[in-house]
Amino acid sequence: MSPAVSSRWCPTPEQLMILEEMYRSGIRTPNASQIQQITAHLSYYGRIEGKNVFYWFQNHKARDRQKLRRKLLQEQQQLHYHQFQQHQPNLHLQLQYFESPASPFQHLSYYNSPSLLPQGVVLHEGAPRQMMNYTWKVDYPEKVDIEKSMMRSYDSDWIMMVDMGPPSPCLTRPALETLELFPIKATNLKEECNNRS
Amino acid sequence: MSPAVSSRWCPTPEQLMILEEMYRSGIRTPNASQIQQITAHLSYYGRIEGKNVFYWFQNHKARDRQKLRRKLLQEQQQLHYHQFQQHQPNLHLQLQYFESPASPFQHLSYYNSPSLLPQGVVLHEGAPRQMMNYTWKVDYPEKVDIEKSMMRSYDSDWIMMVDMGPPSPCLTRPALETLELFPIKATNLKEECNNRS
DNA sequence: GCAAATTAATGATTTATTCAAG
DNA sequence: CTTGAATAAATCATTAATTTGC
Repeated sequence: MSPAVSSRWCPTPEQLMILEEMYRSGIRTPNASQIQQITAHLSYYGRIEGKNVFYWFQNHKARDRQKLRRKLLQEQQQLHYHQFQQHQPNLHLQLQYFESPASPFQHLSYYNSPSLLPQGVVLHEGAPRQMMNYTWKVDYPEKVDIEKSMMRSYDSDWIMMVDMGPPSPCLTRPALETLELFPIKATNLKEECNNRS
Repeated sequence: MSPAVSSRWCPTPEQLMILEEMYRSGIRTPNASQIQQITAHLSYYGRIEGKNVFYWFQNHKARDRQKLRRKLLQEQQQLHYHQFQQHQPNLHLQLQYFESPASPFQHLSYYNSPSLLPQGVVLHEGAPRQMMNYTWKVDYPEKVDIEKSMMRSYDSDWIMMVDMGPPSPCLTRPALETLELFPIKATNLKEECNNRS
């Protein structure tokens, strides 16, 4: 029981800031390529993996929605409470979610440039995590080491990641030219009310 | 609108048979390594990708649960109907799901052998799918083309795939040696009954 | 002040739902 | 109607905030 280092990714302020900026810019569900890029970019500020980026957006989006939902619901109740039964049809249920308003990307546009047919990305695997720790030889059948020339016809873009085991010492890069840090908008207005336990 | 070939994976009988056998053997949520292996194996019988395997297990597990749920619910109702209010406490709610009974793997054991530290798997990327079709240069920052030696310390095991496009002509291979099949065991049904439309 | 004890956030997984090809 | 594919919701688990007793 000496985890030495944290078992889960802990975003640095810079990484967080950038991610949030991207989110604000409209990015919600980055695809594999985007994730790779973002990961590459953010890895400069500290250890990070594609799945971290993937999960971050998933969670952020979900919790954002959740927050909105709650807020609206609350407002609804307010109305019900104060103005007595003066309810809008069914506004309180199901709000529409829109990926990106219009073209809010702006300075983040470089994350959205047309595909340059990225060769390939090397993924590494290791010991499985959960239930089975088997692993057979991972020599890929002749089918896989196809070339880019072939790749192109494929417009693939999956991702797929799975966690693994022992984390290595956190080598959070120091440097980074002084990003002025402004009040990291991490304002999570705890506005919830599910009292657990 | 002439996709030339099907837009989605269409499992060959052999692939399906093998997948089902694995499922019966207890495999439910294969990890990245396993998926890679299974994919490799099945690719012999026709075109297939990791995500197909991933999704297959996801869907199969879910629909299996769903089926059971429905059945139980139905039985419950039967009871209610016929035997009049003679209900078991709350049996109809929340039954436990267990991944693999004990060691039901048996002849499928080769899919569960201990990790051999698979070098790496080459993933390819291509044109994004949905909302943004940008793609910048995918030259990975010096951080990524690390060697396996280093890899190990990383606790990754993600996989990250994303769909692809035009499937190549289905080259269904024949054969496959008769796998014996035995009973399922998995369950997990939570409770359902949402009759849609 | 300072830890142990609680509680709130949030990273990581799993499960349910939805969409659409066939 | 079945089922591959994709997304969203729910849940689990660990870390950071914070509260509290000394």
